[in-house]
Amino acid sequence: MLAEGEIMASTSLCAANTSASQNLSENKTTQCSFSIESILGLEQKKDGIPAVKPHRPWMDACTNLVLGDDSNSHLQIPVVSYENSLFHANSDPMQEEKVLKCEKYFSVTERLSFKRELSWYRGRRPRTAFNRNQIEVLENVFKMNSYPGIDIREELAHKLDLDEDRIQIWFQNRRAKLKRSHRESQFLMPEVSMHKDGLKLFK
Amino acid sequence: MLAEGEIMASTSLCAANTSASQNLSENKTTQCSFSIESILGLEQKKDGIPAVKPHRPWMDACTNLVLGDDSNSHLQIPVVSYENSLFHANSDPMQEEKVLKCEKYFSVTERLSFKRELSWYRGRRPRTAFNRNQIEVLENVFKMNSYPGIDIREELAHKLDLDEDRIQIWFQNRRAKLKRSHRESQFLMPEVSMHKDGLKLFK
DNA sequence: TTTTAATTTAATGAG
DNA sequence: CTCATTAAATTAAT
Repeated sequence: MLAEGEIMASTSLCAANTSASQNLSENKTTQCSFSIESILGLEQKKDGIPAVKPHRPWMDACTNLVLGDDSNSHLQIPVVSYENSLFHANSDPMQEEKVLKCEKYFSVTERLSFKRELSWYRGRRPRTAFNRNQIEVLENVFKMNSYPGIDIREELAHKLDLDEDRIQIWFQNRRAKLKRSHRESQFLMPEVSMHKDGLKLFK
Repeated sequence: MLAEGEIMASTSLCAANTSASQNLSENKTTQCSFSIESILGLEQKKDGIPAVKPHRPWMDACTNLVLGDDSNSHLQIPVVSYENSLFHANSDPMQEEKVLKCEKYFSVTERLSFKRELSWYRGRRPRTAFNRNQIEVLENVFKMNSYPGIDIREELAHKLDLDEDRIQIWFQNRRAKLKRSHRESQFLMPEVSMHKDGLKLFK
Protein backbone atom coordinates (compact mmCIF):
# COMPACT_ATOMS: atom_id res chain seq x y z
CA MET A 1 0.00 0.00 0.00
CA LEU A 2 1.16 3.41 -0.73
CA ALA A 3 1.89 5.81 2.01
CA GLU A 4 -0.22 8.84 2.32
CA GLY A 5 1.56 11.60 0.58
CA GLU A 6 3.49 9.24 -1.52
CA ILE A 7 1.15 9.63 -4.38
CA MET A 8 1.32 13.31 -3.88
CA ALA A 9 5.04 13.25 -3.97
CA SER A 10 5.34 11.23 -7.09
CA THR A 11 2.63 12.89 -9.05
CA SER A 12 3.06 16.35 -7.63
CA LEU A 13 -0.67 16.46 -7.23
CA CYS A 14 -2.40 17.65 -4.17
CA ALA A 15 -5.03 20.13 -3.24
CA ALA A 16 -2.55 22.88 -2.88
CA ASN A 17 -0.88 22.01 -6.06
CA THR A 18 -4.05 21.90 -8.05
CA SER A 19 -5.42 25.09 -6.66
CA ALA A 20 -2.17 26.85 -7.06
CA SER A 21 -1.95 25.62 -10.56
CA GLN A 22 -5.33 26.96 -11.38
CA ASN A 23 -4.59 30.23 -9.77
CA LEU A 24 -1.36 30.53 -11.55
CA SER A 25 -2.62 29.68 -14.94
CA GLU A 26 -6.04 31.23 -14.88
CA ASN A 27 -6.91 34.37 -13.11
CA LYS A 28 -10.20 32.98 -12.05
CA THR A 29 -11.93 33.82 -8.85
CA THR A 30 -11.70 31.04 -6.43
CA GLN A 31 -13.34 29.94 -3.30
CA CYS A 32 -9.95 29.45 -1.81
CA SER A 33 -8.60 32.14 0.39
CA PHE A 34 -5.52 32.65 -1.67
CA SER A 35 -5.28 34.49 -4.90
CA ILE A 36 -2.65 34.56 -7.50
CA GLU A 37 -1.36 37.70 -5.89
CA SER A 38 -0.93 35.94 -2.62
CA ILE A 39 0.72 33.08 -4.33
CA LEU A 40 3.06 35.36 -6.05
CA GLY A 41 3.64 37.27 -2.90
CA LEU A 42 2.28 40.50 -4.30
CA GLU A 43 -0.37 40.87 -1.70
CA GLN A 44 0.00 42.03 1.84
CA LYS A 45 -0.03 39.04 4.05
CA LYS A 46 -2.64 39.34 6.75
CA ASP A 47 -2.39 35.91 8.14
CA GLY A 48 0.58 33.67 8.17
CA ILE A 49 -1.63 30.63 8.01
CA PRO A 50 -1.99 29.14 4.61
CA ALA A 51 -5.40 28.09 3.46
CA VAL A 52 -4.29 24.65 2.64
CA LYS A 53 -2.15 22.23 4.43
CA PRO A 54 1.34 22.45 3.13
CA HIS A 55 2.54 19.39 1.41
CA ARG A 56 5.30 18.00 3.54
CA PRO A 57 5.18 14.25 3.38
CA TRP A 58 8.18 13.64 5.54
CA MET A 59 6.81 15.80 8.30
CA ASP A 60 3.42 14.18 8.17
CA ALA A 61 4.97 10.84 8.57
CA CYS A 62 7.29 11.91 11.30
CA THR A 63 4.38 13.21 13.26
CA ASN A 64 2.64 9.94 12.90
CA LEU A 65 5.69 8.06 13.89
CA VAL A 66 6.53 10.10 16.87
CA LEU A 67 3.01 9.93 18.11
CA GLY A 68 2.84 6.27 17.45
CA ASP A 69 -0.47 6.50 15.71
CA ASP A 70 -1.43 3.04 14.73
CA SER A 71 -4.31 4.08 12.57
CA ASN A 72 -1.75 5.11 10.07
CA SER A 73 0.07 1.89 10.14
CA HIS A 74 0.45 2.00 6.44
CA LEU A 75 2.95 4.70 7.08
CA GLN A 76 4.99 2.61 9.36
CA ILE A 77 8.64 2.48 8.91
CA PRO A 78 10.37 -0.81 8.76
CA VAL A 79 12.70 0.40 11.40
CA VAL A 80 13.66 -2.88 12.84
CA SER A 81 15.05 -4.28 9.71
CA TYR A 82 17.33 -1.34 9.37
CA GLU A 83 18.30 -1.34 12.99
CA ASN A 84 19.97 -4.70 13.02
CA SER A 85 20.93 -4.94 9.47
CA LEU A 86 24.15 -4.62 7.62
CA PHE A 87 23.17 -1.37 6.03
CA HIS A 88 25.55 0.50 8.16
CA ALA A 89 28.36 -1.91 7.75
CA ASN A 90 30.17 0.90 6.08
CA SER A 91 28.57 3.71 7.94
CA ASP A 92 30.67 6.75 8.30
CA PRO A 93 32.25 7.83 11.55
CA MET A 94 30.38 11.10 11.61
CA GLN A 95 27.02 9.46 11.93
CA GLU A 96 28.31 7.01 14.43
CA GLU A 97 29.52 9.86 16.51
CA LYS A 98 26.15 11.55 16.33
CA VAL A 99 24.46 8.45 17.55
CA LEU A 100 26.90 8.04 20.35
CA LYS A 101 26.32 11.59 21.42
CA CYS A 102 22.63 10.94 21.51
CA GLU A 103 23.10 8.13 23.92
CA LYS A 104 23.97 10.49 26.67
CA TYR A 105 20.83 12.54 26.44
CA PHE A 106 18.03 10.41 25.13
CA SER A 107 16.27 7.26 26.00
CA VAL A 108 16.53 4.26 23.80
CA THR A 109 13.13 4.93 22.34
CA GLU A 110 13.90 8.53 21.72
CA ARG A 111 17.15 7.58 20.16
CA LEU A 112 15.32 5.17 17.96
CA SER A 113 12.97 7.77 16.67
CA PHE A 114 15.85 10.11 16.15
CA LYS A 115 17.64 7.51 14.14
CA ARG A 116 14.41 6.85 12.33
CA GLU A 117 14.24 10.46 11.47
CA LEU A 118 17.76 10.41 10.23
CA SER A 119 16.60 8.12 7.54
CA TRP A 120 13.58 9.07 5.57
CA TYR A 121 10.00 8.89 6.61
CA ARG A 122 9.07 5.60 5.19
CA GLY A 123 12.27 4.11 6.26
CA ARG A 124 13.89 4.94 3.04
CA ARG A 125 17.09 3.04 3.09
CA PRO A 126 19.93 5.11 4.40
CA ARG A 127 22.06 6.19 1.56
CA THR A 128 24.93 3.82 1.09
CA ALA A 129 28.31 5.43 0.87
CA PHE A 130 30.53 3.17 -1.14
CA ASN A 131 34.17 3.42 -0.33
CA ARG A 132 36.82 4.00 -2.90
CA ASN A 133 37.73 0.40 -3.30
CA GLN A 134 34.15 -0.67 -3.79
CA ILE A 135 33.65 1.97 -6.44
CA GLU A 136 36.81 1.01 -8.19
CA VAL A 137 35.89 -2.63 -8.34
CA LEU A 138 32.39 -1.88 -9.49
CA GLU A 139 33.66 0.46 -12.17
CA ASN A 140 36.12 -2.09 -13.38
CA VAL A 141 33.50 -4.76 -13.63
CA PHE A 142 31.18 -2.31 -15.32
CA LYS A 143 33.76 -1.62 -17.98
CA MET A 144 33.58 -5.20 -19.04
CA ASN A 145 29.98 -5.99 -18.34
CA SER A 146 27.35 -3.46 -17.54
CA TYR A 147 24.70 -6.13 -17.13
CA PRO A 148 26.19 -8.54 -14.64
CA GLY A 149 23.99 -11.50 -13.92
CA ILE A 150 22.90 -12.58 -10.52
CA ASP A 151 25.93 -14.77 -10.05
CA ILE A 152 28.39 -11.98 -10.59
CA ARG A 153 26.35 -9.65 -8.47
CA GLU A 154 26.33 -12.14 -5.65
CA GLU A 155 30.04 -12.59 -6.00
CA LEU A 156 30.63 -8.89 -5.91
CA ALA A 157 28.32 -8.50 -2.98
CA HIS A 158 30.29 -11.05 -1.05
CA LYS A 159 33.66 -9.67 -1.99
CA LEU A 160 32.73 -6.08 -1.35
CA ASP A 161 30.69 -6.75 1.74
CA LEU A 162 27.55 -5.25 0.27
CA ASP A 163 24.04 -6.47 -0.29
CA GLU A 164 23.43 -7.87 -3.69
CA ASP A 165 20.63 -5.36 -3.92
CA ARG A 166 23.09 -2.51 -3.59
CA ILE A 167 25.10 -3.98 -6.41
CA GLN A 168 22.04 -4.25 -8.58
CA ILE A 169 20.97 -0.71 -7.92
CA TRP A 170 24.47 0.51 -8.48
CA PHE A 171 24.58 -1.05 -11.90
CA GLN A 172 21.17 0.33 -12.77
CA ASN A 173 22.23 3.80 -11.80
CA ARG A 174 25.53 3.39 -13.53
CA ARG A 175 23.87 2.35 -16.76
CA ALA A 176 21.57 5.32 -16.53
CA LYS A 177 24.54 7.58 -16.04
CA LEU A 178 26.32 6.15 -19.03
CA LYS A 179 23.25 6.49 -21.14
CA ARG A 180 22.74 10.06 -20.09
CA SER A 181 26.31 10.90 -20.90
CA HIS A 182 25.87 9.44 -24.33
CA ARG A 183 22.74 11.44 -24.90
CA GLU A 184 24.47 14.56 -23.79
CA SER A 185 27.56 14.18 -25.84
CA GLN A 186 25.38 13.58 -28.83
CA PHE A 187 23.62 16.77 -28.03
CA LEU A 188 26.82 18.63 -27.41
CA MET A 189 28.69 17.37 -30.39
CA PRO A 190 26.24 16.33 -33.05
CA GLU A 191 28.85 16.59 -35.77
CA VAL A 192 30.84 13.80 -34.22
CA SER A 193 28.02 11.37 -34.05
CA MET A 194 26.88 12.37 -37.49
CA HIS A 195 30.25 11.83 -39.01
CA LYS A 196 31.06 8.65 -37.31
CA ASP A 197 29.55 6.62 -40.10
CA GLY A 198 31.40 8.53 -42.71
CA LEU A 199 28.41 10.52 -43.76
CA LYS A 200 28.99 14.01 -44.95
CA LEU A 201 26.13 15.85 -43.44
CA PHE A 202 27.73 19.24 -43.46
CA LYS A 203 29.97 20.53 -46.14
CA MET B 1 33.33 -1.64 7.28
CA LEU B 2 35.55 -2.65 4.51
CA ALA B 3 38.98 -1.20 4.79
CA GLU B 4 40.87 -0.04 1.83
CA GLY B 5 42.71 -2.88 0.23
CA GLU B 6 40.96 -5.37 2.41
CA ILE B 7 39.99 -7.37 -0.56
CA MET B 8 43.60 -8.09 -1.25
CA ALA B 9 43.88 -9.88 2.01
CA SER B 10 41.20 -12.30 1.05
CA THR B 11 42.60 -15.79 0.93
CA SER B 12 40.12 -17.06 -1.56
CA LEU B 13 40.91 -14.31 -3.92
CA CYS B 14 42.51 -16.34 -6.64
CA ALA B 15 39.85 -18.96 -6.86
CA ALA B 16 37.21 -16.39 -6.64
CA ASN B 17 38.87 -14.34 -9.27
CA THR B 18 38.87 -17.21 -11.62
CA SER B 19 35.22 -17.79 -11.27
CA ALA B 20 34.58 -14.14 -11.47
CA SER B 21 36.51 -14.04 -14.66
CA GLN B 22 34.49 -16.84 -16.06
CA ASN B 23 31.34 -15.21 -14.97
CA LEU B 24 32.32 -11.89 -16.33
CA SER B 25 33.23 -13.13 -19.72
CA GLU B 26 30.21 -15.37 -19.62
CA ASN B 27 30.25 -17.46 -22.72
CA LYS B 28 32.99 -15.94 -24.72
CA THR B 29 36.70 -16.37 -24.55
CA THR B 30 38.26 -13.14 -23.52
CA GLN B 31 40.00 -11.46 -26.31
CA CYS B 32 40.42 -8.47 -24.11
CA SER B 33 43.50 -7.92 -22.06
CA PHE B 34 41.65 -7.58 -18.79
CA SER B 35 42.97 -9.64 -16.00
CA ILE B 36 41.05 -10.43 -12.93
CA GLU B 37 43.25 -8.04 -11.07
CA SER B 38 42.25 -5.26 -13.32
CA ILE B 39 38.65 -6.22 -12.98
CA LEU B 40 38.86 -6.06 -9.26
CA GLY B 41 40.79 -2.87 -9.37
CA LEU B 42 43.99 -4.29 -8.03
CA GLU B 43 45.98 -2.98 -10.90
CA GLN B 44 47.53 0.43 -10.99
CA LYS B 45 45.15 2.87 -12.44
CA LYS B 46 46.65 5.09 -15.06
CA ASP B 47 43.86 7.50 -15.53
CA GLY B 48 41.82 9.20 -12.91
CA ILE B 49 39.53 10.60 -15.49
CA PRO B 50 35.90 9.77 -15.11
CA ALA B 51 34.29 7.96 -17.94
CA VAL B 52 31.40 10.30 -18.36
CA LYS B 53 30.92 13.97 -18.62
CA PRO B 54 28.84 16.06 -16.30
CA HIS B 55 25.85 17.89 -17.58
CA ARG B 56 26.75 21.50 -18.30
CA PRO B 57 24.20 22.88 -20.71
CA TRP B 58 25.31 26.44 -20.23
CA MET B 59 28.74 25.45 -21.43
CA ASP B 60 27.51 23.95 -24.65
CA ALA B 61 28.34 26.88 -26.84
CA CYS B 62 31.79 27.28 -25.38
CA THR B 63 32.55 23.64 -25.63
CA ASN B 64 31.53 23.48 -29.20
CA LEU B 65 33.16 26.69 -30.23
CA VAL B 66 36.38 26.59 -28.36
CA LEU B 67 37.07 22.99 -27.84
CA GLY B 68 35.24 21.20 -30.52
CA ASP B 69 35.33 17.51 -29.89
CA ASP B 70 37.44 16.72 -26.94
CA SER B 71 37.13 13.67 -24.86
CA ASN B 72 38.50 15.58 -21.93
CA SER B 73 36.32 18.57 -22.38
CA HIS B 74 34.92 18.18 -18.92
CA LEU B 75 38.28 19.33 -17.68
CA GLN B 76 38.42 22.33 -19.89
CA ILE B 77 37.63 25.85 -19.03
CA PRO B 78 35.20 27.68 -21.21
CA VAL B 79 36.75 30.80 -22.55
CA VAL B 80 34.38 32.94 -24.42
CA SER B 81 31.02 33.82 -23.10
CA TYR B 82 31.74 34.67 -19.52
CA GLU B 83 34.61 36.98 -20.27
CA ASN B 84 32.58 40.12 -20.34
CA SER B 85 29.99 39.10 -17.87
CA LEU B 86 29.21 40.38 -14.44
CA PHE B 87 30.11 37.28 -12.60
CA HIS B 88 33.34 38.59 -11.25
CA ALA B 89 32.28 42.12 -10.66
CA ASN B 90 33.32 41.82 -7.06
CA SER B 91 36.36 39.63 -6.90
CA ASP B 92 38.03 39.39 -3.56
CA PRO B 93 41.23 41.21 -2.60
CA MET B 94 43.23 38.05 -2.08
CA GLN B 95 42.68 37.07 -5.59
CA GLU B 96 43.42 40.55 -6.78
CA GLU B 97 46.72 40.49 -5.00
CA LYS B 98 47.64 37.22 -6.58
CA VAL B 99 46.86 38.71 -9.89
CA LEU B 100 48.99 41.73 -9.23
CA LYS B 101 51.90 39.56 -8.29
CA CYS B 102 51.39 37.66 -11.45
CA GLU B 103 51.61 40.83 -13.42
CA LYS B 104 55.35 40.78 -13.17
CA TYR B 105 55.63 37.40 -14.71
CA PHE B 106 52.68 36.79 -16.92
CA SER B 107 51.17 38.43 -19.86
CA VAL B 108 47.73 39.90 -19.80
CA THR B 109 46.39 36.92 -21.59
CA GLU B 110 48.00 34.52 -19.20
CA ARG B 111 46.71 36.49 -16.30
CA LEU B 112 43.28 36.39 -17.73
CA SER B 113 43.33 32.69 -18.12
CA PHE B 114 44.67 32.39 -14.62
CA LYS B 115 41.79 34.38 -13.29
CA ARG B 116 39.44 32.39 -15.35
CA GLU B 117 40.86 29.21 -14.01
CA LEU B 118 40.46 30.35 -10.45
CA SER B 119 36.78 30.82 -10.84
CA TRP B 120 36.11 28.31 -13.49
CA TYR B 121 38.42 25.53 -12.68
CA ARG B 122 35.37 23.43 -12.87
CA GLY B 123 32.49 23.99 -15.16
CA ARG B 124 30.04 24.91 -12.52
CA ARG B 125 27.07 27.10 -13.28
CA PRO B 126 27.56 30.59 -11.98
CA ARG B 127 25.66 30.95 -8.79
CA THR B 128 22.31 32.54 -9.36
CA ALA B 129 21.50 35.42 -7.08
CA PHE B 130 17.76 35.64 -6.66
CA ASN B 131 16.40 39.04 -5.94
CA ARG B 132 14.10 39.79 -3.06
CA ASN B 133 10.93 39.59 -5.05
CA GLN B 134 11.84 36.27 -6.53
CA ILE B 135 12.60 34.86 -3.12
CA GLU B 136 9.38 36.17 -1.73
CA VAL B 137 7.30 34.64 -4.46
CA LEU B 138 9.10 31.35 -4.21
CA GLU B 139 8.68 31.27 -0.47
CA ASN B 140 5.00 32.00 -0.76
CA VAL B 141 4.45 29.24 -3.23
CA PHE B 142 6.54 26.94 -1.12
CA LYS B 143 4.33 27.58 1.87
CA MET B 144 1.44 26.06 0.05
CA ASN B 145 3.17 23.46 -1.98
CA SER B 146 6.71 22.36 -1.60
CA TYR B 147 6.39 20.06 -4.58
CA PRO B 148 5.18 22.26 -7.41
CA GLY B 149 4.59 20.36 -10.59
CA ILE B 150 6.08 21.22 -13.89
CA ASP B 151 3.23 23.55 -14.79
CA ILE B 152 3.66 25.71 -11.74
CA ARG B 153 7.40 25.69 -12.11
CA GLU B 154 7.11 26.84 -15.69
CA GLU B 155 4.69 29.52 -14.70
CA LEU B 156 6.98 30.70 -11.96
CA ALA B 157 9.91 30.61 -14.28
CA HIS B 158 8.09 32.83 -16.71
CA LYS B 159 6.78 35.22 -14.11
CA LEU B 160 10.09 35.51 -12.32
CA ASP B 161 12.22 35.50 -15.40
CA LEU B 162 14.19 32.48 -14.35
CA ASP B 163 14.95 29.12 -15.87
CA GLU B 164 12.59 26.42 -14.86
CA ASP B 165 15.67 24.53 -13.81
CA ARG B 166 16.52 27.24 -11.27
CA ILE B 167 13.03 26.92 -9.85
CA GLN B 168 13.35 23.21 -9.56
CA ILE B 169 16.71 23.41 -7.84
CA TRP B 170 15.43 26.10 -5.55
CA PHE B 171 12.58 23.92 -4.38
CA GLN B 172 14.87 20.98 -3.88
CA ASN B 173 17.20 23.03 -1.77
CA ARG B 174 14.30 24.59 0.04
CA ARG B 175 12.87 21.22 0.97
CA ALA B 176 16.25 20.13 2.20
CA LYS B 177 16.50 23.25 4.28
CA LEU B 178 13.08 22.74 5.82
CA LYS B 179 13.83 19.18 6.60
CA ARG B 180 17.15 20.10 8.12
CA SER B 181 15.57 22.70 10.33
CA HIS B 182 12.93 20.26 11.40
CA ARG B 183 15.52 17.70 12.24
CA GLU B 184 17.53 20.18 14.19
CA SER B 185 14.66 21.44 16.25
CA GLN B 186 13.70 17.92 17.10
CA PHE B 187 17.21 17.20 18.09
CA LEU B 188 17.35 20.27 20.25
CA MET B 189 13.98 19.79 21.86
CA PRO B 190 12.89 16.22 21.53
CA GLU B 191 10.61 16.36 24.55
CA VAL B 192 8.55 19.11 23.00
CA SER B 193 7.78 17.36 19.81
CA MET B 194 7.30 14.07 21.51
CA HIS B 195 5.02 15.30 24.19
CA LYS B 196 3.29 17.99 22.32
CA ASP B 197 0.01 16.17 22.33
CA GLY B 198 0.26 15.22 25.93
CA LEU B 199 0.42 11.58 25.09
CA LYS B 200 2.40 9.20 27.11
CA LEU B 201 4.21 7.51 24.36
CA PHE B 202 6.84 5.75 26.32
CA LYS B 203 6.31 4.01 29.57
C1' DT C 1 31.73 32.08 9.02
C1' DT C 2 27.12 31.10 7.38
C1' DT C 3 23.83 30.32 4.00
C1' DT C 4 22.45 28.42 -0.04
C1' DA C 5 22.94 27.48 -5.30
C1' DA C 6 24.76 23.71 -7.78
C1' DT C 7 26.35 18.90 -8.42
C1' DT C 8 26.54 13.96 -8.01
C1' DT C 9 24.48 9.79 -7.00
C1' DA C 10 21.87 6.16 -4.04
C1' DA C 11 17.12 5.01 -3.59
C1' DT C 12 12.44 4.76 -5.10
C1' DG C 13 8.23 3.92 -7.86
C1' DA C 14 5.90 3.60 -12.09
C1' DG C 15 5.84 1.70 -16.69
C1' DC D 1 14.73 -3.91 -16.86
C1' DT D 2 14.26 1.57 -17.98
C1' DC D 3 13.23 6.08 -16.78
C1' DA D 4 12.07 10.05 -14.10
C1' DT D 5 12.34 11.77 -9.84
C1' DT D 6 13.68 12.40 -5.04
C1' DA D 7 16.63 13.07 -1.06
C1' DA D 8 21.29 12.82 0.88
C1' DA D 9 25.58 14.49 0.87
C1' DT D 10 28.52 17.23 -0.88
C1' DT D 11 31.01 21.48 -3.16
C1' DA D 12 31.58 26.13 -3.70
C1' DA D 13 30.00 31.03 -4.11
C1' DT D 14 28.48 34.89 -1.31
